[in-house]
Formats: sequence, C-alpha cells, structure tokens
Amino acid sequence: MDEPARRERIELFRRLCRERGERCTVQRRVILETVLDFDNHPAADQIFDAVETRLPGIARTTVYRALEHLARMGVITKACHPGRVARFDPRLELHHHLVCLRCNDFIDFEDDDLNELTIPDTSTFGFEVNDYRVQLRGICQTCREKEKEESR
Amino acid sequence: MDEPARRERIELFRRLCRERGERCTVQRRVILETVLDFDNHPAADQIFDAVETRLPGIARTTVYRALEHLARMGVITKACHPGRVARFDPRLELHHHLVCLRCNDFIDFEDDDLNELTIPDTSTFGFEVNDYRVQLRGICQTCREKEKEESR
DNA sequence: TTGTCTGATGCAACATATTTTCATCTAGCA
DNA sequence: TGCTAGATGAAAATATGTTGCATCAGACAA
Repeated sequence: MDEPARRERIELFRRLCRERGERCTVQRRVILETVLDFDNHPAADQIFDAVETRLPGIARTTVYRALEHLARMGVITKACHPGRVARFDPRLELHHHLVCLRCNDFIDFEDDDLNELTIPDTSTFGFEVNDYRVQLRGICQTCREKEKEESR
Repeated sequence: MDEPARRERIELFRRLCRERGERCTVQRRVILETVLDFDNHPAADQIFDAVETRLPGIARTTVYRALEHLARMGVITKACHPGRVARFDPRLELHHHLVCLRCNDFIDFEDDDLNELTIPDTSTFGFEVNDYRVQLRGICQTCREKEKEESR
C-alpha cells in the first residue's frame, strides 16, 4: 500500500477510536501498520511473525484480539475463503477474488463490470449489507500443473 | 434436497468414481447422502454427528477425508466464508451468500441478476474458473439486535 | 502534569478442528 | 476367489484460536 493510503488508514483508525471511545494502543497501531504492508491476505500467524520483529515480546493473543477488533471497527476486513484459518485483507475498497478450491489460496482480481453490480434487496432476511465480493472459483495454475504432473 | 436430485447426485458420484478409478466405499456414499440432507452449510463436525447415527463407529478422520475427497471430485463444494471451520455445501448450482462478518455465519441468497454475470477473462493468472459466488457482506439480524442490546 | 479508572495486554492453560502415522481392511479387478 | 492399491480406524500430534486472570497503560478529569 502506498504511503498516503497507509497514513490515511491509520488516521481513520485514530479517528474511529476517538469517536467510539476505543483505545488507540501502540500494539493495535503497529498491528494495523503491519497488515497494511501485506499486499495479499495474511493469516493471523503470518501477521504475528511480522509484528514480532517490530514489537518484540508481543503476545500472540494480543495479535488475534487486535485483528478481530480492527476488523470489527472496519479498518481492515476479514476475507471469505474456503480455507481453515482466518485471513485478513488490508483492502477496504471493492475488489474481487480468484479462489483456488484445491489449495484454498486466493488472489485479488479487478474487473470494472463486477464493480457495477447493484446490491439486491436483502431486507427479508433482516440483513444489512455493506458491500460485496465476487469469488471466481476454480483451480490455480500451480495446482493444475501439479495435477498434470501426478497423472503422468 | 428432493429425492430425484439426491438420487441423481449419488449416481453422479458413482459415475465419477468409475470413470476416474476411485473407490465408491460405503462410508463415502453415506457421508455424501448425509451432506445432501442438510439444507444449509454444515461443518465437518455436524456432518460427523449425523453420519455416526447411520454408520455407528465410523472414525472422525474418515469423515474429514471423505469430505475433502467429495469436494475434490465435485459432488459437493467447499463454501467460502470468514469463519474458521471448514463448511461444505450440498448445492452445486449457481447461487449466492449473505455473509455476516460478526458471527461468520452465512445463508443462501437467490437473485436472477447475480446469476447472469459473465465470467471475465482470468487467463493472465493461469486460473481456470468453473463458477462463481457473490458474497453480500454485512451484519445479520441477530448480531444487529445483539449490538443494539449491548449499547444500551 | 498527575491521578484515576476502565479496558488492553501478557502469560499460561485450555479448547477446538484438523492432520498424520501406521496397522488393518476392502473395493475393484484379473 | 485371490491380489493389490488405496481406504479406514485408532491414537497421537499439530495448528489455530480462546479464556481467565493479574498487571499495565491510554484517555480523560482535576
């Protein structure tokens, strides 16, 4: 993420904290900064490793709790994917994902048409929808090559 | 799932097994049948509980392995969601999800417009896309009510 | 600047979900 | 019917996330 966007996000975090009476701790700020440095969708564990170099001695628990908290505030998001570990996304703006159903990995995908969808009425479910993601599901190159290899 | 669809799916499983030289074991068949009886997105553990009443003594491991196997064959699918346990979906046909970012639960959502999307070109990523899901992300009724409660 | 108070952190133990290893069994084929 | 590769069952191991509790530190008031 480029520097202006980074700084803006951190400012958003500070502002939301003030507005909602939440605490802007060193740990939360560094954890947020660390997530913003990833350009993919890091798992909590990867984030912990990266945070630890900046804040030696930080507890794993704190990272888990802070990530939930940041997602709940809306300064990062939780990603939806077929894997088994929580993964977080520094990107808030509308974008989509190519999801591999073999290795459960996923990558960002941009498409103007997909950004133009109108969010349908979901009121019958009592659901309040904020945004959406299109997940293009399939098999990634690596997994396809691996399967070709194996079938030989 | 209604009876004809059920039977058809089980037949699909048998056919794919024959074609690909995979084994059609009692366990796999019963596990598939059990998944087809859910109308939501059961976790492996729920599926295990339900399978156990039909095949007492079946190992948990077997259920986990069979579910992966069935998903890989394409007779069920893995669902994409923000939670931390694998969830499976008996439905193969195009449909979408309302995802709650608080409780990580999600429900099916049908919409004709969303079914009409054209899958964009993903060849630059070497990705082979089979289908897609639109995830409408937000907060469900239960979580909204819970938050109102708490803020009082 | 200091004091106070509430919520955050760190630590250790716990909980849950899933995977691995390996001996035994069985579906599918000859 | 017997063979064989691959599937199953059992137990242990691992990976990931959560909880309880004592201590600490932001935020705000004085």
